[in-house]
Amino acid sequence: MQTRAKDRKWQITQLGLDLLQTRGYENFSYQDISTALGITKASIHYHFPKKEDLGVALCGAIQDWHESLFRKIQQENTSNAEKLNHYIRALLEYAKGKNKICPLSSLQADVASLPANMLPALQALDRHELGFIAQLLANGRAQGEFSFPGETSHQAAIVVLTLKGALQYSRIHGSALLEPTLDQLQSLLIA
Amino acid sequence: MQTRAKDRKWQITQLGLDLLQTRGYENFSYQDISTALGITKASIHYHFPKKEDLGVALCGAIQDWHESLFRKIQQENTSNAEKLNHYIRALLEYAKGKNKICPLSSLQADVASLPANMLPALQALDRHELGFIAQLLANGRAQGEFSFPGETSHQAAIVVLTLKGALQYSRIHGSALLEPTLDQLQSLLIA
DNA sequence: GTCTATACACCGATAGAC
DNA sequence: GTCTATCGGTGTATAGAC
Repeated sequence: MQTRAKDRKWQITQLGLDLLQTRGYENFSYQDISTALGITKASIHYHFPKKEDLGVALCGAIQDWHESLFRKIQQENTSNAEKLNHYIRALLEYAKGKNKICPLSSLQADVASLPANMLPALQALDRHELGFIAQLLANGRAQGEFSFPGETSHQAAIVVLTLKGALQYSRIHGSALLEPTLDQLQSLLIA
Repeated sequence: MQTRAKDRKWQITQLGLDLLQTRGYENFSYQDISTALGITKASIHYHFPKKEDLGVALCGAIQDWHESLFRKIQQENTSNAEKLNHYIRALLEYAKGKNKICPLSSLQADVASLPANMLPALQALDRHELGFIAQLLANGRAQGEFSFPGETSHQAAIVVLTLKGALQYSRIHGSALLEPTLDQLQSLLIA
């Protein structure tokens, strides 16, 4: 059984996610991973022959995280406002530690140098996330819980983009503006 | 007189700005600039001995752009809503052409690998921009033109972060969501 | 100012022993 | 699965001729 291989692959993926969120895809190297794990670059290439392969695996890990989180949120018996807050807290938790941002924001920033394989995956992840939040807002508005003008997809864009932007902004300027801005963001949805 | 040197330096700076907005600071090289200008890498090093020097110059160019734009907006005899729209249009214009984003967003994404000299400049630019928008919103609200809850600085953060995020998002998914999201953003400010 | 030539570090990637 | 060794390419940067 290849549980050990799976563990190693998992280790590399987790470390890759961390580096993606801190340095960006083009700015971390196999060397970074190998020294952190105490093995050589060649060993990393055994598990992920090309960096592109690791990149695709990172997209898959993000997708797994999305699916797990979204399923959990949908199943819980709470208001849509609480569901939205759950999503926000989960993303903040995912970027916890120091100087991490949303992995999708990171990939977006490097899109010009990204391997071609990764673009469709990135697009699908973005759409999936935005669609989920739009559905949350639509449900909340239909039940009189939320009140905002315009289409839900545009309001969802404001929520998601502000959240991820605030995370990125906090990395430069500290977290003083993070929580109050997110509170403000949610207060804009209340009737 | 060194007008020719100044022109060359200006050319390099403009090209550097373009590359910053498309590829990011760590993902463009002196080679990119030299081939585009038809000179050698060594010539670029004559004008900007270290890439860090070019990076600082890029921050200065962004600052010049900010100061010029903000002065122009403040001097015009228009409503605060029109002033805000002027700022939004100016940033969209600055990222016009293909696959460009706000240069500050780009620098933020690369902050982990950025030369130490550039960080204070980046912080000052961010604060200057956010402060300007916050002042616009404060004036508009004092005059009954805008209506929104909470502090102006937090609302300004929502405006700026959504705008820049939408620009980045458009590069991946096309511009279909850009204009309606910005419309929605401004409609949230109306009483 | 711009050139040729080069130094040095790091990158992704591969071959082959163990 | 991990290692040593190495390759080719590219990055920033410098020396010195013109």
